[in-house]
Amino acid sequence: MIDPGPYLGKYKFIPIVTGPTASGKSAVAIELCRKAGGELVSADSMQIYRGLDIGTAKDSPEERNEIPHHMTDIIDPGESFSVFDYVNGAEAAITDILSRGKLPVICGGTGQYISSLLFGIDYGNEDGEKISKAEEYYYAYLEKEGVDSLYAILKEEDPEAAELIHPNNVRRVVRALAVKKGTGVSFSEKNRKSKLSGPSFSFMAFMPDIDRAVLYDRINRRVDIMMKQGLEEEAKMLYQNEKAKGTTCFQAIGYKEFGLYFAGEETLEETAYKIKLGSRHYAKRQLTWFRHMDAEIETIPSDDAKASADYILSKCKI
RNA sequence: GCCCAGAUAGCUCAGUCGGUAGAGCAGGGGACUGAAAAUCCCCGUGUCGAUGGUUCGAUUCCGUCUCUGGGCA
Repeated sequence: MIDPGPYLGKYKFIPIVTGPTASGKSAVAIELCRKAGGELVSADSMQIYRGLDIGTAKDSPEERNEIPHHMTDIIDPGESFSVFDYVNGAEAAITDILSRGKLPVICGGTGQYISSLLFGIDYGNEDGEKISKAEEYYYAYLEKEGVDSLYAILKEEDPEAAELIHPNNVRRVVRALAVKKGTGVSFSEKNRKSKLSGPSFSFMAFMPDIDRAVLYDRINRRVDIMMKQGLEEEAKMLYQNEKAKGTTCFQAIGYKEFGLYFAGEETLEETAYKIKLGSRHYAKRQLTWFRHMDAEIETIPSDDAKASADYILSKCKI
C-alpha cells in the first residue's frame, strides 16, 4: 500500500504499534524488539520530556536499559518541540537503526506523529520565526476584534481552510492565517503540497483491539498505580521548575491537574479523579483518530503481547 | 412517635401558573498538517417515587403510602 522504502534486510515493513493510552501497545513493542533484536522509536508527544516518567507511563528503567529507546527523554521541560521536529528526529533514528542492521519498532499513541510518519507528511522548512510572529499578531487581533472578525479574514485569505476549520477553533484559525502571512502560501496550498513526496519508509501499523469498558477500567487502575509510584512528587518537581512554567509540558495529563491541589484548593482524591477523567477523554479522542484511519491499521489482540509480537513479525518479514 | 424538606436523565439539580420536561457533569460520535496528552464541533425520552382522587387531561393540585435528609421528642 505504501511505496517500498530503503532496504530493510529481512523485513519488508517497519512495524508501528499504536492505539489509545493503556491499551498495552508498549508491551507488544517491547516483545517485538526482544524477538527481532529491534530498537524502539517512540511516537509520544509527552515522553520526549526528561523527568516526566511516571505520569507519561514511560517504559521502566530496566526496559529502557534492555532495549534502546529513541525519541524519549530528548528535551527538558520548558523546551519547545513540534511535529516537524518529531518527524525529523524519528526518521533520523529509523535511518540510524537500519544502518546498523536492526529493526526499528515505532510505538506510541500520538496520532499526529503516527500519521505524519505513515503518510509521509512533509512539513516543509519555512521560516518558523515569521509564522510565530504572525501568530502573535493574530492573537492580538483576536483579543481586540473577536472571533467572528478573525474568522472573516480567514474566509477572505483562505476560503478552503475556512471551510474545514470551525470558527471557535481559534488555535487552528490563527495557525492557518499565520502560515499565509508568514510564508505567502496559503495553509490549504501548503497542506496539499505536503502530501506529494509520500512516506520515507514502508510502514505497517497495528493497534490492540480492546473493549472500551475494559480500557477505561485499566486507565483508572493505572492512575491509582501512578499515584502510588509517586506522581505527586514528580509533578511537584515540574511545578518548581521555573523554566517549565506555562510551557507545553503542562498540557500533559497527570501534571496539569495538580495545580489546584498544590494551591491547597483541592484534595488528592479530586486530583486523581481529574487525571482519570482526562485520560479517558484522551483515549476516546485517540480512538476517533485511529478509527478515522482504520484502513491503514490492523487490529491485534490486546491480552497477549507475545502472540501479537509473533503475528506482527510474520506480517513484516519477507 | 411528631414536624419540616426532598423524591425528575447514569450523577447533581432546574422546571412545568395542569397540555408527558431541560441544564451541568458523566457517556457517545466527529474534526485534526510546525503546542496534538493540545484545540474545537455535534448528540438529552426519562414508568417526572408508588397509589388513589379532582380534571377533557396530572410529573405539576389534593389524599394516602414508601424511601431519603434534617429537626423535635
